[in-house]
Amino acid sequence: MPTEAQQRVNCVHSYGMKLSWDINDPQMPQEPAHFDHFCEWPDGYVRFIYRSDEKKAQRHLSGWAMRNTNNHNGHILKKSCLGVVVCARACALPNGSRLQLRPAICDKARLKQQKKACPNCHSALELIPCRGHSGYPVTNFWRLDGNAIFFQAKGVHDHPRPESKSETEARRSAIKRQMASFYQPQKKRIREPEAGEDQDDSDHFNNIPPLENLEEFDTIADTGFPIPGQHCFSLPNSDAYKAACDLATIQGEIMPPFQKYANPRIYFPRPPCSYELASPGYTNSSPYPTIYKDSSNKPNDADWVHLNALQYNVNSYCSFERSCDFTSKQHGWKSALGKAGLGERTDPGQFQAMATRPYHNPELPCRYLTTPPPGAPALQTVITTTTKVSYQAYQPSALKYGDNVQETKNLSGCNYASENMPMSIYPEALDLPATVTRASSPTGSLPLKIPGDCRAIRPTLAFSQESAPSRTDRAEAWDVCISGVGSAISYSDRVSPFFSYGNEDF
DNA sequence: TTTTGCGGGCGAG
DNA sequence: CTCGCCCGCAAAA
Repeated sequence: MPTEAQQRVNCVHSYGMKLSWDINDPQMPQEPAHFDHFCEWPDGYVRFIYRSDEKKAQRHLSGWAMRNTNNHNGHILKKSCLGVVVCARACALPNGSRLQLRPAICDKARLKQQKKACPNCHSALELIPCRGHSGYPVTNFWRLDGNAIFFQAKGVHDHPRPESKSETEARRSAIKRQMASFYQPQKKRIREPEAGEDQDDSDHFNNIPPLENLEEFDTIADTGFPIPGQHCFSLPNSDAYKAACDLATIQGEIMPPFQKYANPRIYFPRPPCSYELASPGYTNSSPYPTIYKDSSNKPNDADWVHLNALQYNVNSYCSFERSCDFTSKQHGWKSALGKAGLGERTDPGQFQAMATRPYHNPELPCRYLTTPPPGAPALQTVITTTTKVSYQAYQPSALKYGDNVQETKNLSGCNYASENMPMSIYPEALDLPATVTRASSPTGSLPLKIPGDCRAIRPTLAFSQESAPSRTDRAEAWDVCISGVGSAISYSDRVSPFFSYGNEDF
């Protein structure tokens, strides 16, 4: 049985979900006895109750790029998700991951941001809008009432996580330091004192080579990635991530770089089956899925790139695990992640579905291992309580809100499953569009703990009541932290250069 | 310069 | 009426 601390870290406990309330209720629960720990990555239809003195809650922070939305209600602050900025060509970074920038909140800054080129391949950047709430951006609501700050999220992010705000800030400050030292060669490099011996790789930004001009710096500073050819990311993956890991730890307030894994920067194209079959209305214009669709039998160059990247990711994941030594750093993570709080989603009226998360051999390409058989049920919102989890290197999930077909998000990041932590999906009875199915996505998995996630997965309709335990039982047995990854994506309405990718220079 | 929050206003449903 | 979203303003970072 997990300790409270574990629950906190794993984000599996939500007092907010234990109470029945809605952000719009005239009267909120008065003087709640318990509060949730701040959750940086709320996902799904979740509710939390924070102490009114919780700084992050006061600032209405979120790992997701949320912008203020006018809801004409002075008592309730509403924010909607901006999605994530990615490379239009979905190029693989040297470390195998993909660019997932945090969209600038300010419209003007965002437009400016989008005009910039991918720091890795110089192709255009693309903003993937969030449409996780019935086709609209996921919305978060904040309400201060008495000694509590009520938080309610609506929708399931259908895109990868962007870089967290703190991560972005940390990176920028690191780059500034780097630049400062670069332009003042007479001065000794400024290093993070606390970095210690790990410094060499922990601050890989220090490896940023001299820039030709400020423009480049600008690009790097904004995107966080050096231009191609530079050795910054030539470090072994483990080192690169360790660096990020250490940096995160040092920063003490940002999520561990897990999200880089948990939140696949590499999209795994949809498996040949599932949603397409399940969703007649699906317009396969998504670049990612397309590649696989067209090359399901014979990997093309792009495929291999993906596969290689996957392997890379998986391997680095392993390396990462080793290098970061989760166990020994547990406390560090905890302190850094103390805010994470996932709740028990025992909201009445909600039903939970479980999705089986197949265990995938990390050594093999997920795609070929996880592709569900053609006859596989499109809906797999079932999660076994003993699922080994999985880090999903690729996020095959795709969400197609338009036709009510949704793919199950990758639950992997939460791997606590391997720790005997049950996983649960909390569907939101309310607000649930006529969702019919949630196709499961194949995932590459690795047993690994990835703390700090707060995810609730919306169920799908296809889930049969019979197959689900009583609500109460579900709540007790399946409470879990669903984390990580996941994102289902629908690129159906976006045109991407990815199509022409297959025969290109990959 | 960007973030954040506020609120007027508009259109769609 | 609600909701999404555009816009500008202003304070703060």
